[in-house]
Amino acid sequence: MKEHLTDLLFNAVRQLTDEINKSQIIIERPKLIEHGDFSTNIALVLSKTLKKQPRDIAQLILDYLPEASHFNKIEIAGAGFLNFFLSALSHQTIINKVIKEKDGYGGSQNGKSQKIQIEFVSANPTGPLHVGHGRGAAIGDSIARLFEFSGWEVTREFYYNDAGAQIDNLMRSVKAHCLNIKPDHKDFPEDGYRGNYIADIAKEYLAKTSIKCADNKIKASGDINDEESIRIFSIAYLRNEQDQDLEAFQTNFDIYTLESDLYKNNKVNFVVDTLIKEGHTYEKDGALWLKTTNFGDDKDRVMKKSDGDFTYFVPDIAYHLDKWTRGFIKVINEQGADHHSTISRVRAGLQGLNKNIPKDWPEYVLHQMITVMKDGVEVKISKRAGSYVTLKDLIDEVGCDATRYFLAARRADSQLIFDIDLAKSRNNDNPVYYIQYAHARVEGVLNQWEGDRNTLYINAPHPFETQAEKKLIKRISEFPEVVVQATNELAPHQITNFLKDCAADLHSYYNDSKFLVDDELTKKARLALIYATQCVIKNGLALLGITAPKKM
RNA sequence: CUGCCCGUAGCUCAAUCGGAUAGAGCACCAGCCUUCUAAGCUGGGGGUUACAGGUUCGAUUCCUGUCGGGCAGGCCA
Repeated sequence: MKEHLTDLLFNAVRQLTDEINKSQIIIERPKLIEHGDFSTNIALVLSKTLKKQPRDIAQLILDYLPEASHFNKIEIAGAGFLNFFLSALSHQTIINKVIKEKDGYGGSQNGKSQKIQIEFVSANPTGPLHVGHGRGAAIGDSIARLFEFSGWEVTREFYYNDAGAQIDNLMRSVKAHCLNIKPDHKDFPEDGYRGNYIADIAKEYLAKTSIKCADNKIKASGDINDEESIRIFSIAYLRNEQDQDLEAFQTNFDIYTLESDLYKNNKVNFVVDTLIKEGHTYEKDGALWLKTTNFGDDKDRVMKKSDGDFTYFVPDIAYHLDKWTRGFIKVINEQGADHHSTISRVRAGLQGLNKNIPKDWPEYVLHQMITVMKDGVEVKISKRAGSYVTLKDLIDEVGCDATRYFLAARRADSQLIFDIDLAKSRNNDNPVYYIQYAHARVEGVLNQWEGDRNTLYINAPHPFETQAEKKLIKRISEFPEVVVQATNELAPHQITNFLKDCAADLHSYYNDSKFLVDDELTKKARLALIYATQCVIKNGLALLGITAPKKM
């Protein structure tokens, strides 16, 4: 429809000037239904080159536009906008299309089955998942669902930093507990983790418990002096716990990659050797440096410390080379904003490998920090201090649907205040119920009708007259465009906004009209409209990983 | 000090490559259930879009500066 309108306008405008290309024709969706289903500002844009009043240009374009059955009215409004109003035939086409495509409505094959990899959460196995990881999970998984819906072949991936200094801290913290040294004791590791969960791990370790981790089963030796065993058990314990939390959050991963494997498989060494060979490194102060300044960084970075260990971003480069080698033309990393300094280093390292990797690959979505409020005061999130808002707590108290909704409902790049009391409330304050309620309400009506939903096509143009009907039809017709934009901008919050608006339109219509009326044609037309709306809401909720209940 | 993100109604947030009267929810006020789910609807009050300039037919959006908040800037991760 939009493309068709663009063509019509392009042909009309070409009668006025040659200095125009198709990309300049912009079709918008007006916010107000009074401004029609589509509008264009092309007359305003052309006013300078044509040296005419915008409204006069709009009239000329209007004169050159052919008769079209899609619209029953085209008008000039405001400063020179052209507004298009859909005809009954178009309304019929839209509603029937939704009902025909059902679960597929809004999706596309734009991705052409190309491979995309989305890495998200990627929490260190040093503690339970907290609300920040939840934000990453909600946003990352929704982005994955958006790309799937748009015809991409998506791989969801979780990267475990199971090597390095923070794992030593974990091991020493657990060991301290095994030796009955508590966090307030002077001998407790200074950089140790102080949460209660550390005591739990120690207890299980001493009890020689077995833990399921990925495909393996890890049995604790219970030997206090076996640091390797403590380390392996602690990681397995926390990974297992994280896996359970993610499952409860309706978030599943296709692949888990371990940092330790990158070392084992010599992928880290390969990257280091290549960078040396390509001449992007130098030695200074007993350390090996990477010339990241060659690629836009403001200073060079240490790759290999004087004690022989690599710095954290080196395995990161190896990991991303691995992603590239696996054939992902598009890679998106969803992380907390505190990781933003790694972007330039990873990209610089990849450039230095001389593998023709694009400069802006991989892409990043960084979400800002979350402030958690409870009873009107801020809850500090600190792993080491032990004060902790876990994702599991939220899911238990608020439910998966509401948690996912709240964490995905806002632009990633703005700081977010998560009000536990609000999210917990199972009443009208909670927008997720508002949307789900719209879905359930339609289900109620369709059940009372008792007809066969597969016969709910509109067979002849039906005059939808009321504002509520026109708004609703316009709304559901916009859904595919919203999906495209949310996908392109990696912005699932646009889906939550859309759903809120769509639910509001449905509720208005519900109060405005009766559906189960005597006149057969009117009844079927109205039922078809709300059924189509229900499909849209269901598809939208699915993109967010939220259930669409039939009864509430 | 330097870089990145943010600043919109009392609160939490939107706003379609720059568009029409800056929109929702919560809170507040007034109405709507013997008829399909009132977890709903209708109406009302509430704004110098942090501030000051600039670009243009038009700026919440782009540019410059100031102020305020967050995050980074370790041979920490």
